[in-house]
This record gives sequence, structure tokens and C-alpha cells, in this order.
Amino acid sequence: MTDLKRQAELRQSIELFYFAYRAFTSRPDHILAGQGLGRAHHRILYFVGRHPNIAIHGLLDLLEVSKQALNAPLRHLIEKKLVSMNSAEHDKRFKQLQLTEIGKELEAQLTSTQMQHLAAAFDSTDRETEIAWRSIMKALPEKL
Amino acid sequence: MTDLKRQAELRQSIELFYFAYRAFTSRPDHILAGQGLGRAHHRILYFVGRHPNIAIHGLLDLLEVSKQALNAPLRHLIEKKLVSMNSAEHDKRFKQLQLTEIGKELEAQLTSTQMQHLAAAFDSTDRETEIAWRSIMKALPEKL
DNA sequence: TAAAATAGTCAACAACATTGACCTATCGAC
DNA sequence: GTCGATAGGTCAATGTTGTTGACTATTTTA
Repeated sequence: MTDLKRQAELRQSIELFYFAYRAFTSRPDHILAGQGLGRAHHRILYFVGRHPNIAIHGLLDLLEVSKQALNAPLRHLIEKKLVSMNSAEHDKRFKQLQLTEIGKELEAQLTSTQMQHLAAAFDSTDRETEIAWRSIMKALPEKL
Repeated sequence: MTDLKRQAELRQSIELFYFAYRAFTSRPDHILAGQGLGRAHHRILYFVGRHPNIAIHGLLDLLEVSKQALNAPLRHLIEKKLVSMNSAEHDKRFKQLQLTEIGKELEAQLTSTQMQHLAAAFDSTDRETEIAWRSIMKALPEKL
């Protein structure tokens, strides 16, 4: 394959990535906006849901933001009673985070929306295509 | 396949998408930060580069942001002489945008970084896998 | 027990986005 | 030539998400 054609493919892939990710986040964004929440809140809801009793620092390592950046949206979620926080027994420095019942409901709604979105794209092709997509996505965060 | 296993796959795909996109944008973000620019500037540079003489409204339609949101980063790029703007001959209401020479250089650097990133992931698998990835990415922006 | 490390919070600020209101300039149609 | 539609620019107020720096509280360690 000529270099030029390869470049065009790679450029197209950049655009596909951009538009696909934007589409992928737009439905949760819309649901969240109706509650005065944003994408940062979504990420917290998601990861607290997946890792019950996670500490603030655990969340920081996953999200790779400063703890100050986490603070405002997390406090917001606690005020709205979507997330609960308590000090750990074994070490009172640690705060443990959990989703409340309504937090779980919202997280399930957001995640379900995205699962349906992905499922629609996956189901329009075959199993091998879906597995291939995941294998590329797994490779991307690896360091060069 | 059981529903539970399918759910786990879809949940994993959500996370893969998040981490892959974050990795994909992190290198350009880093280059841009060194010049006092952000992701908004990157998108403008990219689309003006791909669509020479695009008008303001064309950019707004591609980026799906408000004109006020576009205004500040675009003005910034023009001040830094990375983008040039002039009125169209056929209709002076339209402003035409182009990359300057140094704008082209920066855009090429950013795009090249992302092309290399994708190429590294693609080259670690076979041609079919790459094509499959693009086909899923193409399907995602389609309305349900 | 005093120092150092860890976990988390508060305050000030900046980038990037929103909506709404209002302005100029240009073009096409009548 | 005036009127209405279109393209663009600007100001103000607001909100989310992020930054850095200084701070408190708790635990570990030397």
C-alpha cells in the first residue's frame, strides 16, 4: 500500500475516533445535564459503582485528575445523595465511597444507555468484528 | 451467551473506550499545553486543515458548539498566527479560514502523533482487525 | 514522642462551554 | 431603495471542569 493511502486511512481513523466518542458520550451527557450534572460526575458514578468502598485516592489513580478537581463534583454528588462517604474502620484517614440507591439507579441508567449504544453497533456486524474492536481499544493505552 | 456475560463484555467495552480515548488525546494535549493551547484549539486546527477556506458556520456545524464557544479559541489562534481569516470574494459575509505555514506545521505535528499512535495499535494486529475497528467506529455515530 | 508520610479539604483562579441579547455588514427579493 | 434573511461578532452572566498552593487530620515510623 502506498504511503499516501495509508496516511488517508489513518487520518480517517482519527476523525472516526473523534465522532464516535462524541456520539458515545452524547446520550449520557444529555441525561446528566437534566440533573445539573456533567461528565465528571458520570465518571465518578461509574467507577464508584464498579469499585464499592473505593477511597478518594483510588478514584484519583483511575481518573488521573488532581484531588482538587475531583473534590467539587464528588461533593456535589454527595449533596445530591447519589454517593455516600464514610471513614474507614481500619484507618480513619481513608474515606470509603459507595453509591446510594438512587445513585445506583442513575448509574444503571447511564451505563445501560451506553451498553445499548455499543450493542447496536456490535450487533450490526459479526462476532469477530466486535472482538477485533476490543483488541484495538486494548492496545491503544499501551505506551509506545 | 448468557446475558450476564454479555453485560460484562459491554461494560468492559465502555471502559476500554474511555481509557483508549483518553490515551489517544493525551499526547496532542501535552504538545498543545506547551503552547498555551487546549483541545478546543486542536479541533479547530484539525478541521481548518482538512477543509481549507471553511467558513465560521461550517466549523460550527462540524464541531457542534456555540459560536461564542468557538470565538475565543479561534481568535487566539489568529492572534498566534496559526490561522488566517479573510472575507470571501463571492459573498463578503463569509469569512474563510486557512492554516498559516506555522499553523500547518503544528497541525501536522499533532496529527502525525495521533497517526503514529493508531498505527502502532493497528500494526500489532492484522489488516482485518484494523478494518473491523473502523467499521464499528463508523457505526457508532449512527442514530438508533 | 516528634517527624514524616498519607488522605483529604478549602480558596483562588483559568479554560472552555452554555444561553440570551444585541450589534454590524452583506445579499437577495420585491 | 428598502426589507428581511443570513453571516458574523460581542457583551454579560453563569456553570462545569480543571489547575496550583496552602491547609487540617490521621497514621506510621524513627
